Amino acid sequence: MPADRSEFDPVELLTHAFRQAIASIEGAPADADPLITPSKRAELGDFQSNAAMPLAKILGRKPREIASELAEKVGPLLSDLVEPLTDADIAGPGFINVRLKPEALARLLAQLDSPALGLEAPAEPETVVVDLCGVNLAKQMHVGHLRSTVIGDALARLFERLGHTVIRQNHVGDWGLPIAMVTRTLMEQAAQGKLDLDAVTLDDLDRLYKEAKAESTPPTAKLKMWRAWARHPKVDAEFEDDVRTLEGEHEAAEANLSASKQTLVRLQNHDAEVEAVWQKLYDVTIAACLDNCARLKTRITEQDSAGESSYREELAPLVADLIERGVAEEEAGGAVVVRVGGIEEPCLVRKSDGGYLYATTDVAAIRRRVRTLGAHRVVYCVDARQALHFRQVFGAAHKAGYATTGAGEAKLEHAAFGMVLGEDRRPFKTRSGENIRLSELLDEAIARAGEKVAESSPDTPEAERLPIAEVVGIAAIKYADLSNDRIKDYVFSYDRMVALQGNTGPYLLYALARIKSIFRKAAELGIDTAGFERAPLAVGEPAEKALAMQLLAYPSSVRRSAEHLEPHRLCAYLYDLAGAFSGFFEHCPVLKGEAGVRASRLRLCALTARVLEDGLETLGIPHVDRM
RNA sequence: GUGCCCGUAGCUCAAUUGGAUAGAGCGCUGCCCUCCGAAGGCAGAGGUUGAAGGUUCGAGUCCUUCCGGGCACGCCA
Repeated sequence: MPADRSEFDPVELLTHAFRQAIASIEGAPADADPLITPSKRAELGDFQSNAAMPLAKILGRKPREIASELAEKVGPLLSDLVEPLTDADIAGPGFINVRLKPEALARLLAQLDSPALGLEAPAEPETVVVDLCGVNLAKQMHVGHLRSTVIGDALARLFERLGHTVIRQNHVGDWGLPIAMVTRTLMEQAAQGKLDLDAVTLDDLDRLYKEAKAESTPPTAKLKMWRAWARHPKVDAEFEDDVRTLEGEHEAAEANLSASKQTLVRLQNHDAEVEAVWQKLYDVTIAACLDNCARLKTRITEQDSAGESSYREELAPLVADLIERGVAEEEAGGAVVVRVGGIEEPCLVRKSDGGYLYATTDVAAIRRRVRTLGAHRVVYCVDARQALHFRQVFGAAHKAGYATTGAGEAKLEHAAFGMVLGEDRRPFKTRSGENIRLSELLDEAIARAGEKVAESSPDTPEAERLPIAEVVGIAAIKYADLSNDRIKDYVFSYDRMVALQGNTGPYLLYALARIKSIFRKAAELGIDTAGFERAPLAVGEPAEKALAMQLLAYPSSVRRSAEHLEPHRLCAYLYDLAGAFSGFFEHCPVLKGEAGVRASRLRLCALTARVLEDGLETLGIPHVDRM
């Protein structure tokens, strides 16, 4: 057991002692888990070990008898940490309840009160690549990107907080026929003087994208239907014009498509003229994306962009390598697939026309991330509908040996997330079925937060309220996204997310602001707070103890959240911490007590504030001192 | 058709991956501001965890079969 952990974390300390005690039981396996958890019910104890029941099964003995022996053996190992164990502490089938000594609790808390807050950097940091954001050229960001960006950045921050090396990768959709279509349309319109290339906006591009797609989609099915109808002589005459129009559209679409394909070929061949226009598309899109990322207070920067286009030269050699080594097979029609054990559908990496697909690019990305970037772990924060795709791609990469490092196989994980739904439980869109722009979503959240701030702090001048509203709005929208179980769909509601009560971002910010307010008040009243940072801690009141216990759980909460790739666990922790603080605030006056109590409580407040801030920053949620 | 995900209080969500009496918030019923921020706290009502079996000391959690909802299933990304 590393010394740094055992210093303050009661679960670690108890686990260590119980493990030793278990080892001294006749016939017990050396690696048995002591199963230490905090008690759900404070009246039973602070922590419990559930080790006796599984041991009883292995040893063929009665669980309560084992619990009794365990309690007896562990007692001497824990004499300075917990109250003496008696038979009364063995309950139910064989739960062992332990209660921390008050002085031990204070001691552990003092140890937690360090710059690292109990989260020391690991001796050997891992490199973690987090795939996030995933914007597409010429498209406005919308709710789908919100989750990938916010959850992805939170996961990245969780690993950073644990001391690992994190590389964010924005796998920009910047390649392929659709992009070539917009590029072509943009070139045409610029040539016709309809658009100024230097003044083009993402709105223009978004519009062009839709136009280009419509213009290049031949109405084949519709035309077939009309032609079938038109065989009847009477109908023929009547609808002749319509069929002719459709035929014309069809022809035009085919021509557009063919022109786009040529544009793609020119792009692939680094044609300077086409590439310059493509670059324009790229710059405009990425600028808008980074702007949203900045507003969302993420750590995603330009350096993190690694678009599909950056893999273009690697695809042909990659597929050749796969074929050569027998990892992939070429089918009769010329398509190339990788068959992965346990998955029915093969992974297609080359089309019969010789073109490559997004699976090819994703395999190439894994290879680069593991081999060049040195990833021990690659986490994909991508929507759940792509689950099969990633199973295929991960399988193909493993089979090809592209995920193999000197230390073994890199962990490839899909941190899948569910959809954002409207209050009607259907995908969150406008009434007309359009995607809602991410930037508008942020504007609205900030506006609603502004109303709340104005309501509750009417005395604050507007100039001060605006930056507060910005932070509260962003915190609200991010917390709403992060606090739900990632895999599930969730219902988006402005009213609920900016609410100041309940499990919301603003509630956490409020708790923090209240703590800060105590220190402001102390200064205002001229109360001497000098030296409270190292004051002896006294944890006597139940509310104080509840807060202390919650604070001690911080490091394990962060670790668990990262381990499971589930930010909502840390959210729940922080919400409970804010609740524990509110209880403390209500029942334990800080500034009114005598000097000793006051210093101890001030220290508790300061520690709570630091844990709250640290937790919020670990999730990427901005906060304010006053709201 | 096959596969994956989800189903928990009226509503929105948790439940430390198999632990004791399934917890919060909103809404509802009561209290608590001469008191550090009431954006708060305390108490109450509200549940056959979609259904039925199974596994075991113990199941919201695991296995099987259904029911209901969502999504995905090679030449788009």
